[in-house]
This record gives sequence, structure tokens and C-alpha cells, in this order.
Amino acid sequence: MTPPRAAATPRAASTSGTGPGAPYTRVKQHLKDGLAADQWPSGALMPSEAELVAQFGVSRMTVNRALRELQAEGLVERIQGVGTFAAQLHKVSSTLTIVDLHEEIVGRGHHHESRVHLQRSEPASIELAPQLEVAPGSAVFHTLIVHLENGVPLQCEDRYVNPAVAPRYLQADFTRITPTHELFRTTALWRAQYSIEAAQATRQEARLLGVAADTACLILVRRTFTREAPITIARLVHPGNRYSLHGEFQP
Amino acid sequence: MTPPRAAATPRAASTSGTGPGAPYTRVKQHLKDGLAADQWPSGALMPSEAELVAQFGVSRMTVNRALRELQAEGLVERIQGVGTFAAQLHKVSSTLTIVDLHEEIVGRGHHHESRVHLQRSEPASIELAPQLEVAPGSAVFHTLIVHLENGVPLQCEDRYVNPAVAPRYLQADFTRITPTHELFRTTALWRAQYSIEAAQATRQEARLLGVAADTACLILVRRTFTREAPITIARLVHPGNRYSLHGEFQP
DNA sequence: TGACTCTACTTGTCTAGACAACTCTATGCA
DNA sequence: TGCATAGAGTTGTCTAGACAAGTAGAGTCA
Repeated sequence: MTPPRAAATPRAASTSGTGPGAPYTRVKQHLKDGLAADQWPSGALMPSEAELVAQFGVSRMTVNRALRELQAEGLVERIQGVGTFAAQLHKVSSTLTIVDLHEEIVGRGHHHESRVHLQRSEPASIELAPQLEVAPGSAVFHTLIVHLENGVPLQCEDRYVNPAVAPRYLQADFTRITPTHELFRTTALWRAQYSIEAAQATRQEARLLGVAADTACLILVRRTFTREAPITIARLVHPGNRYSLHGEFQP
Repeated sequence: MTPPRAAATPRAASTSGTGPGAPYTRVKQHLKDGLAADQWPSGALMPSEAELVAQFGVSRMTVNRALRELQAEGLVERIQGVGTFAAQLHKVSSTLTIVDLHEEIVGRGHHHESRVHLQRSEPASIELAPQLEVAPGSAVFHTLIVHLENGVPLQCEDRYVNPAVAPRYLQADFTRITPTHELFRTTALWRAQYSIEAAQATRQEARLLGVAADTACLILVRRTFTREAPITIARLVHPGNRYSLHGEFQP
């Protein structure tokens, strides 16, 4: 016999039937939720395709697609002839690829909300000006936005934008679209430069994120460029206890 | 160039001289090759599913899978009701390049010193074994090294190595060369997987790094692979206040 | 001219069944 | 006891057809 399966909660009623979207997304989200809730600890055997077919009343191809995509996302590991297992880090996924946070959160089936704390034009400080290659004192755009996933602060985004590259930046409604999305839409990304560090957030950031002032945070500072000029410099602060970056590359 | 329109015998096609592996991988590779050869410039309309079905003599689901995976890889863009288009390559993956710490420190004109705290063979724990794809309890190599830059602890490197891939690993003198260098020299890196998080170091790590136990640290866990098997898993701990990762990518 | 509808084409998804490949366990035999 | 093998269970893949959803263009009508 194959290894014993964790006694699956007969939870058919809650998710089968009326989930949002296509059947395969329902199966996928059901498994994602279970993984997030630690229903299957790392390495545990998950339900087989046949069991999911019975539970959701869909065809095997549909279940197979859901599982295949979870595997591609690194959430599960599958072994032919053996079974499907919960992968190690079901914490949070993000690659260093520049990804739109909104799409990432929604992709997890969760709710994304942006709180815009600042959206205005400011004179460039003496430290900032060379970063954006503008004259000190000339106007630059500044936004300060906190992103929430299901109501929980996930990222504090402090961003300066070069007006020469994105002149209409300030007119966007950042409660509806993210700065990343707006800049992707209006500029031609050519190069990015990033630095990642672990440190304490500033007092203001800690307050905005709702964490203690001495919490270890993951701070990513990213500068992006068109072929000619800097587009933006962003300081992205994640509370370390609920976020981890991960990625993969293949030379 | 176009494969012969083999009649409905599905398996016949796969064994008759055409590319390796499953039909969907053949379709996928064919399109990848075409994209690499600039057969479809950025934004150009690519063959429809129906055309590929006719060309390869496979079912539409098979073609669909190939295209869906290319889309997931960012190589094509698909619009329902319109068609499939060659993508402009812009969000290519980031390179969190694996750098040899020694070269990095020396490159800064500083002095590099390694303190080897552990260098031995151990039985693989139940948690570690699947990470290296070895049997639990079988021997794995373990090194624990602290790297100092100009006498200041910069990184605590806790590393496990798969003996099947690097059988002579333990014979190296790690006061003279780094594990990264040794493994680069003796193995063929194919893929790497990493996760980055901000957290507190363990008590032992804090002691080895000479920092307070509650210091925010940048922790990078990296697993590397040859084409066949895991090479090593390393936990690299940097005191957050004196280190930051940085990188750059250019599509 | 301008607005509308109809049609052809495309992708998105699902189904029910089939066979292949693989792993693990239990059984039977020497 | 030790080994070979059969069988059950699992994932991997493919098929042929179906309907839904979306787009673009041609044609129609006021």
C-alpha cells in the first residue's frame, strides 16, 4: 500500500458547488487554502487525483490541471506512482521578478486593498535627485501606499517616480491599480537594480504595517530604468514574520 | 520541416524519428525553436491551435497544453477570441547570481578569512533527507563555516552536501577555498532554488557571528541541483545591519 | 454615415475513457 | 529465509468531442 493519507476532512460541502470561477480553479483554491491552513504539513501526503475527482465531481483531467499548476508554483511535489505531497514553503510566494502585487494576491484567491497615504509632487532631496537623475529641488512624484492581503498589511511601498518618464503618474487612482501596474503600462522597463536587506522598519513604516517598531523586516529597494533614464525608486518593506521571497533560476 | 501528417495513429508519431518525449513537449519545443529563431518577431501572430493540430496530428488539448505552458513561461501571450502572439521579452527572470563570497570580498580589496567550525559526515535527518533526495540516515556531508571580511563576521554558512554528487567534498581545505568554489569546480550546476527571509538567527548562529541573539538577520536558503540530483542545501545567515544582497538584471 | 446584427474564428474549459509508467506491498515458490 | 512476481494504486499523458466566451470583420438597415 501507499503511505496512509492524512484523514481528510469531509469538507465537500463548503467548497464544492459554488466556488468562484472554473472548476479547476476551485479545486486549486481548495488545496491552496488547505495548505495555508496547514491541513497538510510539509511533506505530508495529499489527496490523490481519484479522491479529488470523487469529492468535487469533476473529471480527472480537471483535477490533474489543478495539481499540475500547484506543482508549477512549487506548492506541491508529485511523484509518479506514489502521490502528491505538500511542499516545504507554503508561506508566501514571490519571485524577484518584478511582479504586480495585486495579481499575486488575487492569484492566491485573496482580497487586495491599497491604502494610499501619500500621493503628491515634491522637490527632490539632495540624496534622491542623483538616484532619479534629476536636478536637486526639481519636482518628483511621491507615493506611499500600504498593501493589505485579506485586511492584513503585507507591504509598505514608498516610491519616487521620475516625472520625465511617467508624467501622468499622479493622475492614477492607486486604490484601484498598483503603481507597478501603472508604470508597467506607461513605461518601457529595460533594467532593474535591487538590494535586499533585513532591518528594522522606520517608526512610520512600523506604524503603517501595524507591527512593533523593532520587528525584523525584509526590505527591498528597487530602482528601474528605461533604456535612457531611471523610472522609479521604490522601498518595499515586508514584515519579516509573514513574508519570504523565493525564486528560482536556471542558467 | 513540417512533420508528415501522420494519420490518427497517436503513438506512431512519437516513435517515428521526431523529437524526444511526449507530443506536447514536441509542439512546445517546435514553437520555442521558432521563437528563438525569430520566426515570429515580438507581437507577431503565431499559429492557431487548429493549425498546430493539423500540423502535428495531435488533439487540441495537447496543443493547448503546450501553448498554455509557453504562456506561463512568458514566451507567448494569448488573447481569447483573437489569437496567440509572440511575447516581448521583458519580464525575464531575475538573476540572483550565485557569487563566491571569497571573490566578492577580495574584489572589494579586503581580506577574507574562513573559520571552519564543522566538517564531517553525518547521518541525514528525516527533515533533511528529502531535500537532498537521499535515504534518511544515510551519510551526508556537513560543514559549518563563518566567513570574515577584514576580521568582521560577514556570513555564517551552514551547508549540507549530497555525497553522491560531490564525493570528495570533505577532503577540501575550507580555510583556503570556499565550499561554493569547491562545488562549482566539481559539479555541474543546473538549477538553483532560493528563499530569502528576514528573521532572527539561531542562538548558535548569533554567537558565531558575534551579534546579539535578537538581531535581525538576512537569511538565504539556497538549494542547487545538477540536471539529475540535488547538490547541496545551504543556509546563509548575514547580520542584517552590515550586509545587503544586491543584483541586477537586464532582459 | 452610423449603429446594429450576424458570422467565422479563436481561445478557455470540461468530459469520459484509455493506456503507459512507476512504486509499493503482498503472495507464492524454491 | 530469500527472491521473483502479481496486483493495486498512483501519476503522466493523449484523444475526440463539446460548449462557452470573446473578438473582428462583413453585411444590413435606418
